[in-house]
Amino acid sequence: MRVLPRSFYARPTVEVARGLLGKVLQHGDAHARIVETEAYLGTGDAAAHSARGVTPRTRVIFGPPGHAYVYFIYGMHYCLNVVAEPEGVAGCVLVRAVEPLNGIEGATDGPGKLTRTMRITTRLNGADLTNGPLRVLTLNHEPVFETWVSCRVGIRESADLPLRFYIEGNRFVSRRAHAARRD
DNA sequence: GCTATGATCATA
DNA sequence: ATGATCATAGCA
Repeated sequence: MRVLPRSFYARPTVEVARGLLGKVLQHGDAHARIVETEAYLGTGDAAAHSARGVTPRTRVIFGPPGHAYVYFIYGMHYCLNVVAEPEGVAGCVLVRAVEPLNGIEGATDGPGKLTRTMRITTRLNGADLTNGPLRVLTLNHEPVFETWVSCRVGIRESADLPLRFYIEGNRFVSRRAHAARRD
């Protein structure tokens, strides 16, 4: 198992969202396979936090790729995102569900659940995923799986764009979506 | 400073 | 359907 290089992240957001499926998220002892992601584009995506430019909160989305963007929502939950695109260009991938591999006790089938179970909070906002406490690793032998696409969950703007990716048939995917198809 | 709002989840 | 619960943005 080795750390994903920065070059993996310095690509179009949708490619990173697809590519993250099957990779391993590691925080301390906790290891889990990423099984569901959503792409949030920098430009022309009204649903993205970065849509209205740089603010103290969205700063990291415009920063160098391969870093974590963690925010707090609904007064209760943290959401983990992975920054994509070259530095200066906005774009990030929301990690919506992971499959436990090691050192995990608790639910991981949803963005708020996986951050709680893996103890990810805003303390990790801006953390370097290639060299830090939170990392994304790649298996030497990645399992074979089928990628499916559907619409992003829980947003109003641009709700019909095919920007949600998941491993078909994986039981940790957070919910079945309509209009889903093979990618 | 004040306030509306939300990339969620569990419960009913 | 609703509530838990608070950081952020937008505006004054």
